Amino acid sequence: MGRWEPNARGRLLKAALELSGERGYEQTTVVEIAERAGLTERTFFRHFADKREVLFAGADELKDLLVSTVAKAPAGLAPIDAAAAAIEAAGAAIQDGGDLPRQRAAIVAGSRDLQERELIKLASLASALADELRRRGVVEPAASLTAEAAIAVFKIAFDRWIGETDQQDLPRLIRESLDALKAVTAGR
Amino acid sequence: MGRWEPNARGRLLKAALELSGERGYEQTTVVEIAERAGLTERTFFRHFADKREVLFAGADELKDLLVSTVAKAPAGLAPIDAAAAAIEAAGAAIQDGGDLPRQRAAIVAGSRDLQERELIKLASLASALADELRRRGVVEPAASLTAEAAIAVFKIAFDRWIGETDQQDLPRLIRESLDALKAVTAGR
DNA sequence: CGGCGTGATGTCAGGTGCTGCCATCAGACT
DNA sequence: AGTCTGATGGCAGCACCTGACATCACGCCG
Repeated sequence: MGRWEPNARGRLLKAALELSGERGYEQTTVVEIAERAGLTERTFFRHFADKREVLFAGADELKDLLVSTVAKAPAGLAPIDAAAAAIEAAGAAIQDGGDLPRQRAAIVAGSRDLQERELIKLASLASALADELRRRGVVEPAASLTAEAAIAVFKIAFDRWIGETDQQDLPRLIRESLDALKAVTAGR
Repeated sequence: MGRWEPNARGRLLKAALELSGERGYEQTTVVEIAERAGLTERTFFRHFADKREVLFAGADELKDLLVSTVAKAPAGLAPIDAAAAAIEAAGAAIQDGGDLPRQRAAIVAGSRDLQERELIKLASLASALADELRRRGVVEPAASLTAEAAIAVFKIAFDRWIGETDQQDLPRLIRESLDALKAVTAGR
Protein backbone atom coordinates (compact mmCIF):
# COMPACT_ATOMS: atom_id res chain seq x y z
CA MET A 1 0.00 0.00 0.00
CA GLY A 2 2.85 2.24 -0.71
CA ARG A 3 2.75 5.90 -1.04
CA TRP A 4 1.84 5.26 -4.66
CA GLU A 5 -1.53 3.64 -4.90
CA PRO A 6 -2.65 4.34 -8.50
CA ASN A 7 -5.59 6.43 -9.67
CA ALA A 8 -5.54 9.07 -6.98
CA ARG A 9 -8.03 11.24 -8.87
CA GLY A 10 -10.50 8.41 -9.17
CA ARG A 11 -10.23 7.61 -5.49
CA LEU A 12 -10.77 11.24 -4.56
CA LEU A 13 -13.85 11.41 -6.78
CA LYS A 14 -15.24 8.22 -5.28
CA ALA A 15 -14.61 9.45 -1.75
CA ALA A 16 -16.21 12.82 -2.49
CA LEU A 17 -19.30 11.20 -3.99
CA GLU A 18 -19.69 8.83 -1.05
CA LEU A 19 -19.25 11.43 1.67
CA SER A 20 -21.36 14.06 -0.06
CA GLY A 21 -24.06 11.48 -0.64
CA GLU A 22 -24.06 10.41 2.99
CA ARG A 23 -24.03 13.72 4.82
CA GLY A 24 -24.14 16.41 2.14
CA TYR A 25 -21.49 18.31 0.25
CA GLU A 26 -21.28 21.29 2.58
CA GLN A 27 -20.90 19.07 5.63
CA THR A 28 -17.98 17.27 4.03
CA THR A 29 -14.49 18.70 4.45
CA VAL A 30 -11.65 18.31 2.03
CA VAL A 31 -9.59 16.68 4.77
CA GLU A 32 -12.24 13.96 5.12
CA ILE A 33 -12.37 13.34 1.39
CA ALA A 34 -8.60 13.10 1.19
CA GLU A 35 -8.38 10.79 4.19
CA ARG A 36 -10.97 8.39 2.78
CA ALA A 37 -8.95 8.32 -0.42
CA GLY A 38 -5.81 7.57 1.57
CA LEU A 39 -4.27 10.95 0.79
CA THR A 40 -3.79 14.32 2.40
CA GLU A 41 -5.59 17.61 1.92
CA ARG A 42 -2.54 19.04 0.18
CA THR A 43 -2.63 16.31 -2.42
CA PHE A 44 -6.33 16.82 -3.02
CA PHE A 45 -5.58 20.36 -4.13
CA ARG A 46 -2.88 19.11 -6.46
CA HIS A 47 -5.47 17.08 -8.36
CA PHE A 48 -8.38 19.53 -8.21
CA ALA A 49 -8.22 23.30 -8.30
CA ASP A 50 -10.80 23.58 -5.53
CA LYS A 51 -13.27 21.53 -3.52
CA ARG A 52 -16.09 21.88 -6.06
CA GLU A 53 -14.07 20.73 -8.99
CA VAL A 54 -13.84 17.12 -7.87
CA LEU A 55 -17.55 16.68 -8.56
CA PHE A 56 -17.13 17.82 -12.15
CA ALA A 57 -14.36 15.48 -13.19
CA GLY A 58 -15.13 14.42 -16.73
CA ALA A 59 -16.71 17.66 -17.86
CA ASP A 60 -13.90 18.15 -20.34
CA GLU A 61 -14.77 14.96 -22.14
CA LEU A 62 -18.33 16.19 -22.57
CA LYS A 63 -16.96 19.33 -24.14
CA ASP A 64 -14.81 17.32 -26.51
CA LEU A 65 -17.82 15.25 -27.47
CA LEU A 66 -19.89 18.33 -28.22
CA VAL A 67 -17.17 19.92 -30.30
CA SER A 68 -16.26 16.82 -32.25
CA THR A 69 -19.90 16.08 -33.02
CA VAL A 70 -20.35 19.52 -34.50
CA ALA A 71 -17.11 19.13 -36.40
CA LYS A 72 -18.34 15.87 -37.93
CA ALA A 73 -21.71 17.28 -38.96
CA PRO A 74 -22.25 17.72 -42.72
CA ALA A 75 -21.28 21.15 -43.94
CA GLY A 76 -24.74 21.83 -45.26
CA LEU A 77 -26.48 21.24 -41.95
CA ALA A 78 -28.11 24.29 -40.41
CA PRO A 79 -26.31 25.56 -37.31
CA ILE A 80 -29.20 24.71 -35.01
CA ASP A 81 -29.26 21.15 -36.32
CA ALA A 82 -25.52 20.74 -35.91
CA ALA A 83 -25.87 21.93 -32.33
CA ALA A 84 -28.81 19.60 -31.86
CA ALA A 85 -26.75 16.64 -32.98
CA ALA A 86 -24.10 17.64 -30.45
CA ILE A 87 -26.39 17.85 -27.44
CA GLU A 88 -28.13 14.63 -28.45
CA ALA A 89 -24.78 12.90 -28.52
CA ALA A 90 -24.00 14.38 -25.12
CA GLY A 91 -27.33 13.12 -23.84
CA ALA A 92 -26.61 9.64 -25.10
CA ALA A 93 -23.22 9.66 -23.41
CA ILE A 94 -24.74 10.75 -20.12
CA GLN A 95 -27.40 8.10 -20.36
CA ASP A 96 -24.62 5.55 -20.71
CA GLY A 97 -22.92 6.91 -17.61
CA GLY A 98 -24.73 4.58 -15.26
CA ASP A 99 -25.63 5.89 -11.83
CA LEU A 100 -23.03 8.62 -11.74
CA PRO A 101 -24.98 11.39 -13.50
CA ARG A 102 -28.02 10.98 -11.25
CA GLN A 103 -25.89 10.71 -8.14
CA ARG A 104 -23.93 13.77 -9.12
CA ALA A 105 -27.09 15.71 -9.94
CA ALA A 106 -28.58 14.94 -6.54
CA ILE A 107 -25.51 16.26 -4.78
CA VAL A 108 -25.32 19.36 -6.96
CA ALA A 109 -28.97 20.12 -6.29
CA GLY A 110 -28.17 20.37 -2.60
CA SER A 111 -25.50 23.04 -2.81
CA ARG A 112 -25.63 26.53 -4.20
CA ASP A 113 -21.87 26.53 -4.65
CA LEU A 114 -22.12 23.45 -6.83
CA GLN A 115 -24.97 24.90 -8.83
CA GLU A 116 -22.82 27.92 -9.57
CA ARG A 117 -20.00 25.71 -10.71
CA GLU A 118 -22.36 23.70 -12.89
CA LEU A 119 -23.64 26.84 -14.54
CA ILE A 120 -20.16 28.03 -15.42
CA LYS A 121 -19.36 24.59 -16.79
CA LEU A 122 -22.45 24.79 -18.97
CA ALA A 123 -21.47 28.28 -20.07
CA SER A 124 -18.08 26.91 -20.98
CA LEU A 125 -19.78 24.24 -23.08
CA ALA A 126 -21.81 26.92 -24.82
CA SER A 127 -18.68 28.91 -25.48
CA ALA A 128 -16.91 25.92 -27.01
CA LEU A 129 -19.97 25.16 -29.10
CA ALA A 130 -20.07 28.73 -30.35
CA ASP A 131 -16.36 28.57 -31.24
CA GLU A 132 -16.94 25.46 -33.30
CA LEU A 133 -19.94 26.99 -35.03
CA ARG A 134 -17.88 30.01 -35.95
CA ARG A 135 -15.31 27.66 -37.41
CA ARG A 136 -18.12 26.45 -39.65
CA GLY A 137 -18.68 29.98 -40.85
CA VAL A 138 -21.56 30.95 -38.62
CA VAL A 139 -21.27 34.62 -37.77
CA GLU A 140 -22.10 36.49 -34.61
CA PRO A 141 -24.48 36.77 -32.93
CA ALA A 142 -25.96 33.65 -34.53
CA ALA A 143 -23.17 31.40 -33.33
CA SER A 144 -23.47 32.43 -29.68
CA LEU A 145 -27.24 32.41 -29.78
CA THR A 146 -27.38 28.97 -31.30
CA ALA A 147 -24.93 27.63 -28.75
CA GLU A 148 -26.68 29.20 -25.78
CA ALA A 149 -30.06 28.01 -26.99
CA ALA A 150 -28.74 24.49 -27.45
CA ILE A 151 -27.27 24.41 -23.96
CA ALA A 152 -30.50 25.76 -22.51
CA VAL A 153 -32.41 22.98 -24.24
CA PHE A 154 -29.90 20.48 -22.96
CA LYS A 155 -30.18 21.75 -19.40
CA ILE A 156 -33.95 21.70 -19.34
CA ALA A 157 -34.13 18.26 -20.89
CA PHE A 158 -31.56 16.98 -18.42
CA ASP A 159 -33.51 18.39 -15.49
CA ARG A 160 -36.65 16.68 -16.70
CA TRP A 161 -34.76 13.44 -17.16
CA ILE A 162 -33.44 13.64 -13.60
CA GLY A 163 -36.92 14.37 -12.30
CA GLU A 164 -38.40 11.26 -13.81
CA THR A 165 -38.70 8.12 -11.76
CA ASP A 166 -38.54 5.78 -14.74
CA GLN A 167 -35.59 5.88 -17.05
CA GLN A 168 -36.76 7.71 -20.11
CA ASP A 169 -34.72 8.25 -23.21
CA LEU A 170 -32.63 11.39 -22.72
CA PRO A 171 -31.78 12.05 -26.39
CA ARG A 172 -35.47 11.85 -27.17
CA LEU A 173 -36.24 14.33 -24.39
CA ILE A 174 -33.62 16.62 -25.87
CA ARG A 175 -35.17 16.40 -29.31
CA GLU A 176 -38.62 17.11 -27.93
CA SER A 177 -37.35 20.07 -25.95
CA LEU A 178 -35.68 21.51 -28.99
CA ASP A 179 -38.90 21.17 -30.94
CA ALA A 180 -40.69 22.94 -28.12
CA LEU A 181 -38.15 25.77 -28.27
CA LYS A 182 -38.66 26.08 -32.02
CA ALA A 183 -42.40 26.31 -31.48
CA VAL A 184 -41.99 28.90 -28.77
CA THR A 185 -39.66 31.16 -30.71
CA ALA A 186 -42.02 30.96 -33.65
CA GLY A 187 -44.54 32.74 -31.44
CA ARG A 188 -46.65 29.72 -30.62
CA MET B 1 -19.59 60.38 12.81
CA GLY B 2 -21.09 58.17 15.40
CA ARG B 3 -21.22 54.50 15.30
CA TRP B 4 -24.20 54.97 13.07
CA GLU B 5 -23.36 56.65 9.84
CA PRO B 6 -26.32 55.89 7.59
CA ASN B 7 -26.39 53.78 4.42
CA ALA B 8 -23.83 51.18 5.41
CA ARG B 9 -24.76 48.96 2.45
CA GLY B 10 -24.24 51.77 -0.01
CA ARG B 11 -20.87 52.63 1.50
CA LEU B 12 -19.78 49.02 1.33
CA LEU B 13 -20.82 48.79 -2.31
CA LYS B 14 -18.97 51.99 -3.14
CA ALA B 15 -15.84 50.81 -1.34
CA ALA B 16 -15.98 47.43 -3.07
CA LEU B 17 -16.35 49.03 -6.50
CA GLU B 18 -13.48 51.42 -5.90
CA LEU B 19 -11.05 48.89 -4.53
CA SER B 20 -11.94 46.20 -7.09
CA GLY B 21 -11.59 48.74 -9.84
CA GLU B 22 -8.20 49.88 -8.63
CA ARG B 23 -6.45 46.60 -7.94
CA GLY B 24 -8.90 43.88 -8.92
CA TYR B 25 -11.53 41.95 -7.04
CA GLU B 26 -9.35 39.01 -6.03
CA GLN B 27 -6.66 41.30 -4.69
CA THR B 28 -9.18 43.07 -2.49
CA THR B 29 -9.95 41.66 0.94
CA VAL B 30 -13.20 42.01 2.81
CA VAL B 31 -11.33 43.69 5.65
CA GLU B 32 -10.14 46.41 3.27
CA ILE B 33 -13.62 46.99 1.88
CA ALA B 34 -15.07 47.24 5.35
CA GLU B 35 -12.35 49.59 6.54
CA ARG B 36 -12.83 51.95 3.62
CA ALA B 37 -16.52 52.00 4.43
CA GLY B 38 -15.72 52.79 8.06
CA LEU B 39 -16.93 49.40 9.27
CA THR B 40 -15.56 46.03 10.31
CA GLU B 41 -15.37 42.74 8.49
CA ARG B 42 -18.05 41.26 10.70
CA THR B 43 -20.47 44.00 9.76
CA PHE B 44 -19.79 43.47 6.07
CA PHE B 45 -21.04 39.92 6.44
CA ARG B 46 -24.15 41.13 8.17
CA HIS B 47 -25.06 43.16 5.08
CA PHE B 48 -23.93 40.69 2.42
CA ALA B 49 -24.03 36.92 2.57
CA ASP B 50 -20.55 36.65 1.11
CA LYS B 51 -17.84 38.70 -0.54
CA ARG B 52 -19.26 38.31 -4.07
CA GLU B 53 -22.73 39.44 -3.16
CA VAL B 54 -21.79 43.07 -2.62
CA LEU B 55 -21.20 43.47 -6.35
CA PHE B 56 -24.70 42.27 -7.18
CA ALA B 57 -26.65 44.62 -4.97
CA GLY B 58 -29.74 45.62 -6.90
CA ALA B 59 -30.23 42.34 -8.75
CA ASP B 60 -33.51 41.85 -6.96
CA GLU B 61 -34.93 44.99 -8.45
CA LEU B 62 -34.11 43.71 -11.92
CA LYS B 63 -36.01 40.55 -11.12
CA ASP B 64 -39.01 42.55 -9.94
CA LEU B 65 -38.90 44.57 -13.14
CA LEU B 66 -38.84 41.44 -15.29
CA VAL B 67 -41.71 39.85 -13.44
CA SER B 68 -43.90 42.92 -13.30
CA THR B 69 -43.37 43.61 -17.00
CA VAL B 70 -44.56 40.13 -17.88
CA ALA B 71 -47.47 40.53 -15.50
CA LYS B 72 -48.50 43.75 -17.23
CA ALA B 73 -48.30 42.27 -20.73
CA PRO B 74 -51.65 41.79 -22.55
CA ALA B 75 -53.09 38.33 -21.99
CA GLY B 76 -53.12 37.58 -25.70
CA LEU B 77 -49.42 38.21 -26.19
CA ALA B 78 -47.37 35.16 -27.13
CA PRO B 79 -45.06 33.96 -24.32
CA ILE B 80 -41.93 34.82 -26.26
CA ASP B 81 -43.17 38.35 -26.84
CA ALA B 82 -44.09 38.82 -23.20
CA ALA B 83 -40.60 37.69 -22.27
CA ALA B 84 -39.17 39.99 -24.92
CA ALA B 85 -40.98 42.96 -23.40
CA ALA B 86 -39.50 42.05 -20.04
CA ILE B 87 -35.89 41.86 -21.15
CA GLU B 88 -36.27 45.03 -23.17
CA ALA B 89 -37.52 46.81 -20.08
CA ALA B 90 -34.57 45.40 -18.15
CA GLY B 91 -32.24 46.65 -20.86
CA ALA B 92 -33.72 50.11 -20.69
CA ALA B 93 -33.30 50.16 -16.91
CA ILE B 94 -29.68 49.11 -17.19
CA GLN B 95 -29.01 51.73 -19.81
CA ASP B 96 -30.33 54.29 -17.37
CA GLY B 97 -27.99 53.03 -14.68
CA GLY B 98 -25.18 55.37 -15.59
CA ASP B 99 -21.66 54.10 -15.23
CA LEU B 100 -22.42 51.42 -12.71
CA PRO B 101 -23.37 48.61 -15.11
CA ARG B 102 -20.23 49.01 -17.20
CA GLN B 103 -18.04 49.37 -14.14
CA ARG B 104 -19.59 46.29 -12.58
CA ALA B 105 -19.25 44.32 -15.80
CA ALA B 106 -15.56 45.15 -16.06
CA ILE B 107 -14.93 43.88 -12.55
CA VAL B 108 -17.00 40.75 -13.06
CA ALA B 109 -15.12 39.96 -16.25
CA GLY B 110 -11.91 39.80 -14.25
CA SER B 111 -12.98 37.14 -11.78
CA ARG B 112 -14.20 33.63 -12.32
CA ASP B 113 -15.90 33.66 -8.92
CA LEU B 114 -17.91 36.68 -9.94
CA GLN B 115 -18.80 35.17 -13.29
CA GLU B 116 -20.20 32.16 -11.47
CA ARG B 117 -22.26 34.39 -9.26
CA GLU B 118 -23.51 36.33 -12.25
CA LEU B 119 -24.61 33.14 -13.96
CA ILE B 120 -26.62 31.98 -10.98
CA LYS B 121 -28.21 35.40 -10.76
CA LEU B 122 -29.21 35.14 -14.41
CA ALA B 123 -30.52 31.63 -13.79
CA SER B 124 -32.56 33.02 -10.95
CA LEU B 125 -33.99 35.63 -13.30
CA ALA B 126 -34.88 32.90 -15.76
CA SER B 127 -36.55 30.93 -13.02
CA ALA B 128 -38.64 33.92 -11.94
CA LEU B 129 -39.56 34.60 -15.55
CA ALA B 130 -40.66 31.00 -16.01
CA ASP B 131 -42.77 31.20 -12.85
CA GLU B 132 -44.53 34.26 -14.15
CA LEU B 133 -45.11 32.66 -17.54
CA ARG B 134 -46.66 29.64 -15.87
CA ARG B 135 -48.94 32.01 -14.00
CA ARG B 136 -50.07 33.15 -17.44
CA GLY B 137 -50.97 29.60 -18.31
CA VAL B 138 -47.86 28.62 -20.24
CA VAL B 139 -47.14 24.97 -19.61
CA GLU B 140 -43.84 23.15 -19.26
CA PRO B 141 -41.45 22.87 -20.90
CA ALA B 142 -42.48 25.94 -22.90
CA ALA B 143 -42.34 28.25 -19.90
CA SER B 144 -38.80 27.27 -18.91
CA LEU B 145 -37.59 27.25 -22.49
CA THR B 146 -39.02 30.67 -23.20
CA ALA B 147 -37.49 32.07 -20.04
CA GLU B 148 -34.07 30.54 -20.63
CA ALA B 149 -34.06 31.66 -24.25
CA ALA B 150 -34.99 35.18 -23.23
CA ILE B 151 -32.23 35.35 -20.64
CA ALA B 152 -29.74 33.99 -23.16
CA VAL B 153 -30.74 36.71 -25.60
CA PHE B 154 -30.43 39.28 -22.85
CA LYS B 155 -27.00 38.06 -21.85
CA ILE B 156 -25.63 38.07 -25.39
CA ALA B 157 -27.07 41.48 -26.15
CA PHE B 158 -25.65 42.85 -22.91
CA ASP B 159 -22.21 41.45 -23.71
CA ARG B 160 -22.29 43.12 -27.10
CA TRP B 161 -23.43 46.36 -25.53
CA ILE B 162 -20.55 46.24 -23.07
CA GLY B 163 -18.10 45.52 -25.85
CA GLU B 164 -19.05 48.58 -27.83
CA THR B 165 -17.06 51.76 -27.45
CA ASP B 166 -19.95 54.03 -28.37
CA GLN B 167 -23.12 53.92 -26.38
CA GLN B 168 -25.55 52.02 -28.53
CA ASP B 169 -29.16 51.44 -27.68
CA LEU B 170 -29.39 48.33 -25.48
CA PRO B 171 -33.11 47.61 -25.96
CA ARG B 172 -32.56 47.76 -29.69
CA LEU B 173 -29.67 45.31 -29.41
CA ILE B 174 -31.92 43.02 -27.41
CA ARG B 175 -34.62 43.18 -30.07
CA GLU B 176 -32.11 42.44 -32.82
CA SER B 177 -30.65 39.53 -30.86
CA LEU B 178 -34.08 38.05 -30.33
CA ASP B 179 -34.78 38.32 -34.04
CA ALA B 180 -31.50 36.56 -34.70
CA LEU B 181 -32.49 33.77 -32.33
CA LYS B 182 -35.81 33.40 -34.10
CA ALA B 183 -34.03 33.12 -37.41
CA VAL B 184 -31.58 30.58 -36.04
CA THR B 185 -34.18 28.31 -34.49
CA ALA B 186 -36.12 28.42 -37.72
CA GLY B 187 -33.15 26.68 -39.32
CA ARG B 188 -31.69 29.68 -41.07
C1' DC C 1 -36.21 63.53 32.45
C1' DG C 2 -34.49 58.82 33.16
C1' DG C 3 -34.92 53.88 32.49
C1' DC C 4 -35.41 50.42 28.94
C1' DG C 5 -35.82 47.92 24.76
C1' DT C 6 -34.25 47.40 20.04
C1' DG C 7 -31.24 47.01 16.54
C1' DA C 8 -26.80 47.95 14.39
C1' DT C 9 -22.15 47.45 15.34
C1' DG C 10 -17.72 45.73 17.50
C1' DT C 11 -14.76 42.02 19.37
C1' DC C 12 -13.07 37.54 19.68
C1' DA C 13 -12.42 32.72 18.75
C1' DG C 14 -12.47 29.20 15.60
C1' DG C 15 -13.38 26.28 11.48
C1' DT C 16 -12.60 25.65 6.57
C1' DG C 17 -10.71 26.48 1.96
C1' DC C 18 -6.63 27.21 -0.35
C1' DT C 19 -1.47 28.25 -1.33
C1' DG C 20 3.63 28.47 -1.02
C1' DC C 21 7.68 26.26 0.34
C1' DC C 22 10.52 22.62 1.32
C1' DA C 23 11.32 17.74 2.50
C1' DT C 24 10.58 12.97 1.38
C1' DC C 25 10.23 8.92 -1.03
C1' DA C 26 9.02 5.38 -4.96
C1' DG C 27 10.08 4.14 -9.34
C1' DA C 28 12.65 4.69 -13.78
C1' DC C 29 16.66 5.32 -16.20
C1' DT C 30 21.66 4.98 -16.74
C1' DA D 1 24.70 1.90 -7.32
C1' DG D 2 23.86 6.64 -8.53
C1' DT D 3 20.70 9.97 -10.15
C1' DC D 4 16.63 12.12 -11.87
C1' DT D 5 11.74 12.77 -11.94
C1' DG D 6 7.38 13.16 -10.23
C1' DA D 7 3.92 12.36 -6.76
C1' DT D 8 3.20 12.99 -2.06
C1' DG D 9 3.55 14.78 2.89
C1' DG D 10 4.18 18.38 6.39
C1' DC D 11 3.85 22.90 7.89
C1' DA D 12 2.93 27.78 8.06
C1' DG D 13 -0.12 31.23 6.92
C1' DC D 14 -3.76 34.09 4.74
C1' DA D 15 -8.57 34.94 3.50
C1' DC D 16 -13.40 33.77 3.89
C1' DC D 17 -17.11 33.03 6.87
C1' DT D 18 -19.78 32.07 11.37
C1' DG D 19 -21.31 31.87 16.22
C1' DA D 20 -21.46 33.99 20.65
C1' DC D 21 -21.30 37.80 23.44
C1' DA D 22 -20.52 42.74 24.51
C1' DT D 23 -21.39 47.52 23.45
C1' DC D 24 -23.51 51.54 22.14
C1' DA D 25 -26.92 54.92 19.74
C1' DC D 26 -31.52 55.88 19.34
C1' DG D 27 -36.39 56.05 20.36
C1' DC D 28 -40.13 55.00 23.31
C1' DC D 29 -42.60 54.99 27.52
C1' DG D 30 -43.57 56.09 31.93
